[in-house]
Amino acid sequence: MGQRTATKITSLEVAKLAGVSQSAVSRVFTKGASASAATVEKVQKAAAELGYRPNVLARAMITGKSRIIGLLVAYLDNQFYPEALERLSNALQASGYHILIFTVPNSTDNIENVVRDLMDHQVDGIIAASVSMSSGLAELCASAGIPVVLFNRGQPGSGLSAVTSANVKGGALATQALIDAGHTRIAHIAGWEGSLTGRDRQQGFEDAMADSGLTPFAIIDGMYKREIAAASTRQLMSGTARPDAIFVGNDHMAFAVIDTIRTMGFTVPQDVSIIGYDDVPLASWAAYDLTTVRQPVNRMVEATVTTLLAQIEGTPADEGTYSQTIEIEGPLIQRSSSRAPKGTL
Amino acid sequence: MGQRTATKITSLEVAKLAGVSQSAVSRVFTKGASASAATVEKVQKAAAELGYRPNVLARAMITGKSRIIGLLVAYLDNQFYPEALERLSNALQASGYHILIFTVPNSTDNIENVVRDLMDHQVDGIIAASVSMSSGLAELCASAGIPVVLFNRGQPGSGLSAVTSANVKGGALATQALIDAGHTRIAHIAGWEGSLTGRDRQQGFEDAMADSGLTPFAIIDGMYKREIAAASTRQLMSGTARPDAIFVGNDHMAFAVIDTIRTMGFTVPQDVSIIGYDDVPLASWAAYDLTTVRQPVNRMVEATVTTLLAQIEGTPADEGTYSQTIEIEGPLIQRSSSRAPKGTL
DNA sequence: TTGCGCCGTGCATACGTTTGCAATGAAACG
DNA sequence: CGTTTCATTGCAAACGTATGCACGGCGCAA
Repeated sequence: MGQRTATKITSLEVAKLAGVSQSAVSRVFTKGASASAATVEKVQKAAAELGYRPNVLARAMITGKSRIIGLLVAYLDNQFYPEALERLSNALQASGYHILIFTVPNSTDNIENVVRDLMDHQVDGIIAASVSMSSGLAELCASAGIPVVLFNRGQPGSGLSAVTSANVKGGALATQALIDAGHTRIAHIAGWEGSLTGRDRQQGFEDAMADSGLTPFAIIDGMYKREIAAASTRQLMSGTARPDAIFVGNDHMAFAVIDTIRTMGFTVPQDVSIIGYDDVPLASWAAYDLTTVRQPVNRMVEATVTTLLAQIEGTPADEGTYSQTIEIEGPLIQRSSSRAPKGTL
Repeated sequence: MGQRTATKITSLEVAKLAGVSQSAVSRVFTKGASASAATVEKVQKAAAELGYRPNVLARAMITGKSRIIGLLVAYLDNQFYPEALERLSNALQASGYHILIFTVPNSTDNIENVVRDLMDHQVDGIIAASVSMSSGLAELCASAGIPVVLFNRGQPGSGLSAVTSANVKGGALATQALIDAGHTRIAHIAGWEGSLTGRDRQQGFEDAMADSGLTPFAIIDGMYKREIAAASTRQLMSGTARPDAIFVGNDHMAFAVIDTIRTMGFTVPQDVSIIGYDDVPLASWAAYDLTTVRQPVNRMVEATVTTLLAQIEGTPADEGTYSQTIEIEGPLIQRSSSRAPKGTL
């Protein structure tokens, strides 16, 4: 049952107990306001006695700043996102912000409802992870003055800030590693064609192949989905002419590819070399030990938070400088799912 | 740059345009209030024209209900939690609630700060996942009238609601399966001793062993951590007397156990049978194909949301009925990481 | 001593909504 | 036609805080 003292403590009651005005109490709890040492002490004593804490909602309404960041996220089954989420949350908490989660059901059109929902909550900013925003939505946020940062998903002429890894370069890095290992029949199970991330990695793949005078064995859209990647793999490995290496658009699919290949009786990397993209924790586990291009989550998170908070707290004058795409380079992590480059043998 | 129309639209402006009072506008947007068809139409037309949407913060302040649920979560690297998070978010969104995420840094004492932070945000309820709350904190929430539901973590005399799987039974189920397969030297790498979840599963293990007249080969606290589980495995498998089966406290650790065993040159399940607990998606992937006790996430989420919303929206009279522990049974999923029971051979 | 500037404080208002209350009018009933 | 009932609506008071403004007091320089 507990005690019946469910009465909310307001600044007014603290003021009464401390013998000062309500404004004085407010000033004591408002960073940057002026109050004499004597007042501060009296108020803090009274507040402690009553267990008073300022109501964030009321503060948000008056200041117009909720200190809440809306996070739009579609899938959490790709291990990359939980990790990013955890770090984003920690980083934002350290700056006094918090994350309001909005999971986006599959359909693309009702994302608009979700964004409207976000705006209803007066969020100070939006992070969209693995989610594309229509230009209409981008404008909607812009006209409402809500900064948006795309995480791990670029969007060319949207005017939105974006933080990604250097996907073209990364794709080339992975592909070059396969070429250097002596592979010639190299296939690519790409990320979703509808995402810039996927297209860029594919671009890197094609560039690297062309540079070495090789033609892709095959390019298949894996849609960033396990099942599709698995099906694509079965198809690739069923014919008489098989690839001797596959660059996969992300780790999440790469695990499915390896599972499928092994189930079919082939061996990695003896029969096929596999390289992924992301370097999620699971990639380093012995069962897969996946060669992959690392996306430096911590630096991506850092860049995301920095650019977002700059837009939120910065002056409107800086407005023009924000809509930029930040690309962060990551190294290739050579593990045992792919043959080592020839030189190192 | 966009347009300079960053002016917030309030219900007052809609009222002016529609030629009605501000209250009328509010009533149109407040479910359960009365307004004539004519008014509704006028207001909706005006609102659409101006792009008006009610300010959730202001509504929250006046009603005292923020429709926000605080989610306390420690680790997201155990795949069980992202999955639960995603489903919790979806379920709550369907009921018009949203999740404000609070990640808890490692130390146990500063969880108090996080909970205070939560309460400052006027959350309507709290879900604590894989986090224990001191009795002081439980009282704090109770006296503030904020319902708390522990997810996947029970806490005996705390007076808090909790949703878990039937851990004792599940632990026995897993152990019995190993016994039925003919194993006799069965070890247990337990979940964290400080968690009821871990202790219950261990209890089930001990019960089942005793019932068959077997003595545990070893019981080690794995703390729900990969590294500790791996180290424990190395220790177990290094001596001359080795276990022929290990029941591991959760899947997350079980993967580390399997990785370690294989790295040491042993084979699963020929040399050692492994059974985990949770049935996270990864457990069904070919690389591990882990026998495990399923925790029915969807039903656990459903129960969590139901009991939480009942406490939030229910009458204070029902108060007494809430602090209960809901245990949900899950089946053993037999896969290839453990020898099949003898009868089925 | 007088004037000036500044810090600290209280008063009152504003933020954008919900909601009790009373007034209005129409509808229903005898 | 009179009376009651009821739905609809406007007025105004909240919710709990931040903050502009004015005022009092004090220190300091002239």
